Amino acid sequence: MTKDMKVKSKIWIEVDGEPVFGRGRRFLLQAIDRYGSISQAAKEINISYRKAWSYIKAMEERLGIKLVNRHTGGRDGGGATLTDEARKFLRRYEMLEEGIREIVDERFREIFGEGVNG
Amino acid sequence: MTKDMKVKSKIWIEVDGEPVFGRGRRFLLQAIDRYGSISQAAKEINISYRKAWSYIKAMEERLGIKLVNRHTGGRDGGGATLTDEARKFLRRYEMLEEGIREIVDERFREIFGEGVNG
DNA sequence: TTCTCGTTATGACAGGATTGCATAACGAGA
DNA sequence: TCTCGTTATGCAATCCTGTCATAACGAGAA
Repeated sequence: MTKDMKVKSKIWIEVDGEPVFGRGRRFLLQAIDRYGSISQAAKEINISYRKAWSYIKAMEERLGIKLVNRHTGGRDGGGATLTDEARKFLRRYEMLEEGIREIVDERFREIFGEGVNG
Repeated sequence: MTKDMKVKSKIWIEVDGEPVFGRGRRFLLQAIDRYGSISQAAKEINISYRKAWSYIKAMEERLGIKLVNRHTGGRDGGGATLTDEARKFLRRYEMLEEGIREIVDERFREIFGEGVNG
């Protein structure tokens, strides 16, 4: 019998054994860049503001670099933008991720292509 | 400043969107093969018997194949051995995993080799 | 000056998932 | 019949994760 098997892959970056950056955080930073707001970005990628905030805090602490410039108050309530360091980091991470999934998928098809019992 | 960053990668197999097999379960099956006992295997890889048992149950249910032959009782209390299907599956998974990590590590070194700010 | 508004910033709590403890069942050999 | 180490499983406790509520903020409008 052949089940509907799929291979999944994931890469992330750790500092001192603690996860610091992965696909989710990448989406978050990208969304902040687009919207200029943590709150809007969180809504966009379907996580709570609380969680987005925790992510950013942890990333900045562990990487030791400032990723997001925030300001509160003002007519529009405030906002947030990416620092240059964040953009640079993001670009590199995108390069790292690129292609990995394709490699994994291809390998999986080669080996498990015919199902569990093939 | 250069932090001690590491890239981590993980691959696993899903059936119907539920995780079925990954590195931990691979270690478990390999240990069962070595020791002829779920209990010993669990001890070896530092998980509780309870957890090992849950893993096996879930794997068998989701993959739809029997992975472990168990027998209870007897002078030595019982034991467990891998089925041929389990060995075959294991071999394939090892092939799948092999090399992936190297590819990821190499890519990481190329891109982040000089540290966060490099 | 005072008020408004949407955002950032956190603490507190709830619900779910995970882990681990306790205990039963088992059966070959002494 | 008794022992022993293993498989098997319910259940309680613990740990995470996500959610809710609420404060602080400050530029511009009134």
